[in-house]
Amino acid sequence: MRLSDLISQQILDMIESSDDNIAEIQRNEFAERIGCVPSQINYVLSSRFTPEHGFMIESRRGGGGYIRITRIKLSESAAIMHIINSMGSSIDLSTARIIIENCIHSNLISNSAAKLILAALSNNVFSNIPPENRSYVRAALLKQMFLSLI
Amino acid sequence: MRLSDLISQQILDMIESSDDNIAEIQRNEFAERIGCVPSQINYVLSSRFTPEHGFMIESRRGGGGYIRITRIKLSESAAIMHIINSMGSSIDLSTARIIIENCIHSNLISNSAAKLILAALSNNVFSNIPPENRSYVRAALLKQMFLSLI
DNA sequence: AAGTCAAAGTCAGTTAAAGTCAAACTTAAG
DNA sequence: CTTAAGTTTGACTTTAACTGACTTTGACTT
Repeated sequence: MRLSDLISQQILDMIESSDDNIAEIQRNEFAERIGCVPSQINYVLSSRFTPEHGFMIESRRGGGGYIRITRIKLSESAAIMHIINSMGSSIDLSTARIIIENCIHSNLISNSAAKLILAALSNNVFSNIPPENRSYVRAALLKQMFLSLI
Repeated sequence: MRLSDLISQQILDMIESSDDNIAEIQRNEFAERIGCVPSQINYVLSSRFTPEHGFMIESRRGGGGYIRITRIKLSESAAIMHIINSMGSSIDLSTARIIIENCIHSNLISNSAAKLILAALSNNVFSNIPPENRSYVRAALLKQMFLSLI
């Protein structure tokens, strides 16, 4: 396994196991643990943890310095959260369709995700649900699925 | 036997003996083993492992680089149909989870698709559904979503 | 305020891959 | 026997990974 893979794996793990999408390291100490030169860390950060990849880097030099890597789920998650929050506790199918359409259009969700979501909302799924509950189940489904995209 | 035949034979063998239809080689090392110049590998790949032939190529240069040849199987949709047909009209959550796990494992569905499906099946979607109907709705949901992947 | 030390940052250079391309060679078809 | 397509080769290019010497910054001490 390549050094850089190992390094990025470790960072990703840290981010994963944090609950705020942040990994904070001390460069020298971290490099020592991995067994590489410190500048290798910079290489990995600049090649794989760029804003385009959805990460933000902050750092501080000098005594007690650190490097903090934050995964930013851009505004995407914010946008999705907004959609979820603006939905009421019930929703009809055509409104749901419009929301999904909009999401595709604004690139918030992929085509295949949209297909999956629409499939889940399709009428023949709902036959075993009391008619008066259907729009509530639909809303719950939609919210839950959107939530999984964050 | 021609060099290029030998090379494609070896690659095919690797794919055959893998369980995920993937052969991964290091070009220089592989060429050495065969006894040809490295660029010969490229020739074979570009002439016999094209998308039209049902293959996908990924690669990476630089230290620790590789070439990965994946055979795309058209049986995917068939496999999904099979799963759908083998499901009864009702299903419990843990069984559904296992099915999804298996699909991820055999590369039938992507991780994000799995997340979406699992979200749709999550318990708090079902609170407005009479308990005795839940496993029927779950099965319908699952089937419908799988169907959308074909 | 000056000096020292403990960080992180930069950059140019080396090595290890894979990619490209055109020229040379081989083979099958006409 | 020619010709065209397919194959093989090697020189050159590009990309990615990695290293180490040197620079900059910040905190702490005197």
